[in-house]
Amino acid sequence: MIRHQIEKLIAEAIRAAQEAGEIPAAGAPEPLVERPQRPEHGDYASSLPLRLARAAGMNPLELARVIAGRVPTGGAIAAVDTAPPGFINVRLSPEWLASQVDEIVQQREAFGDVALGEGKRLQVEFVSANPVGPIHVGNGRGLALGDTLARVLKAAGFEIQREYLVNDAGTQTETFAATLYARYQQLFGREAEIPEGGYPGEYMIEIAEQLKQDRGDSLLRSPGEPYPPELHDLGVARMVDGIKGDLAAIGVEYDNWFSERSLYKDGTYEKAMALLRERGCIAQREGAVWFVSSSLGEEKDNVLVRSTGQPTYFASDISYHYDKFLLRGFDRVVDVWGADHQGHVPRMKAAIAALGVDPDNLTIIIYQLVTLKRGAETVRLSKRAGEIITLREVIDEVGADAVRFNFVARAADSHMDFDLELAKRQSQENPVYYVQYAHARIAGILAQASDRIEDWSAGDLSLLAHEAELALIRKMLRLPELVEAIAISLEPHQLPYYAVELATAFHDFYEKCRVLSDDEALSMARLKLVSAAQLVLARTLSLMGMSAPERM
RNA sequence: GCCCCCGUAGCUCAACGGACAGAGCAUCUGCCUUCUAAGCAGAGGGUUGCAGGUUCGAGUCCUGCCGGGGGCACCA
Repeated sequence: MIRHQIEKLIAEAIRAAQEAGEIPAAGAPEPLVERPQRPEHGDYASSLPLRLARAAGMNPLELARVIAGRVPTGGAIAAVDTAPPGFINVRLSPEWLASQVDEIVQQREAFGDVALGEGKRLQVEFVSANPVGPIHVGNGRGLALGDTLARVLKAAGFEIQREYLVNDAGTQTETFAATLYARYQQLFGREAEIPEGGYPGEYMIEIAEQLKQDRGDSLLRSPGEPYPPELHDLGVARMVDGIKGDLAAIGVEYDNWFSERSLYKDGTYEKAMALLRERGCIAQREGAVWFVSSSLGEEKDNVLVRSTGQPTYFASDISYHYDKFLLRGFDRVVDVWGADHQGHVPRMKAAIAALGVDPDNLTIIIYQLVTLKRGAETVRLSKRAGEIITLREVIDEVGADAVRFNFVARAADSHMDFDLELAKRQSQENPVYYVQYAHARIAGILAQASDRIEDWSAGDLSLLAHEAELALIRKMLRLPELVEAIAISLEPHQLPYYAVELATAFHDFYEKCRVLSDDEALSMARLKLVSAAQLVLARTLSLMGMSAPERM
């Protein structure tokens, strides 16, 4: 990656200048180079002299000149300049830029990949909504974040597993089952009330009807008796199928569906608790079992097992992470949680550490909750209250690509408003179409070209010298840098912004440079360029899980 | 009360401690006999919530205040 090469050259220039005694020895802070906002500042810039000036006891501009003078030009680098108050500006050579089109065309779908993960096994767990209702709009954010992260991390060289934790062991699915049983009984003409805190949604009736179809009245018990355990399991299985369908509608596929209950069945829970006990992190008090996180710097202790003998969600989650790290041996785990779980983060980290796992190997991404609006009115989301706005409904209205684009475009810690009316109204004016249109336009050009020119692989790239052509190439070359940056920061919202910039660069080129013309040599060079642009657009879209249409 | 997050253009949001704070939507003005006008060119629109501080340099870091969201259970 050219960026790394430039960083290396600057680091070497500093070292050489220090050895020559031109500047005093001092450590160089990272990062070495950045992308300047203004094109006149070159392709890469370094503000290192400004930060080094004090320690070196030198004028920053003078320092910049000394360092810049030791960076060799030629090849990829056309010029290394300095600018007040102490910047070093590096400019890439147009010839080199043009030649990179071949690199992209050769790498094809692999362009954008970077070797960062080194095949380390990394799990991304996201959504994991309780299987008591369909996926709603609010979950869309975690979904877009998690899936996009998984895609980017894979491109960055990690071995990725997407996991969904099915909470099938808690009180929520019991209430769910009780509700389902009530609906089921109603289908046989029995008087049955939905329990307190149950789920009044229509979908429960549908599941009950399916059960009746498949099982007839075999799940019915004498009046007053509780529902059979089988009904719980069948209901949850149905719900999980429904959730899988919701997720498929937006193009998300998990590698693993992990049953919370399996932790209790196969002894994982016991093993995790035994390990905590061994480490002296457990106390018995007031009839309950506590995790003594206060001794680990936490504000207070937390209950693991209630006085009723029921383990808490916290205990369950500890054994779940015990399973991830110690049993399945993931090198890193990324959990994507909504802000309503934010308070759970420090104690989870403490618990991980108590299990002997480096807490840095667990990254918990907290995304702020989505405020759903219908115009000026705020819509309250609740599975228990009447109104649920399902993700499916929004996808049907706005389209899966636009939904994904909108959710992933917001930084996780920004509080976002999702206006249903606006989303529908803007679905035709959505930036996602702007990006896809660029891809479709290229497909149109390539289709026409194939009538006239059979093979443009011999196109002479040195003919690409127009500003718009070079600007497009510059944008394309940023993709690997972006993949690397996102794999480190875990902030995928950069991707949609990049996609728009890339499309802008193409549309601008399209206005200024005609691809198919009488000049056959130039046509061939430009066909190569747009083929490359199409590859990069498609890759960018695919990193966000969006389609790249050939025609619009 | 304590903890976490946010406050940037009319709206929705970007901005790796760096150079003149940027996009989309909305508003206004132009551009289709030539590869897709779902496009392009241009205009207006900002005291980055307020007040201090650190720094060569602050939307970004620190302190206080104001406003909003979330959390502080033997819920998940």
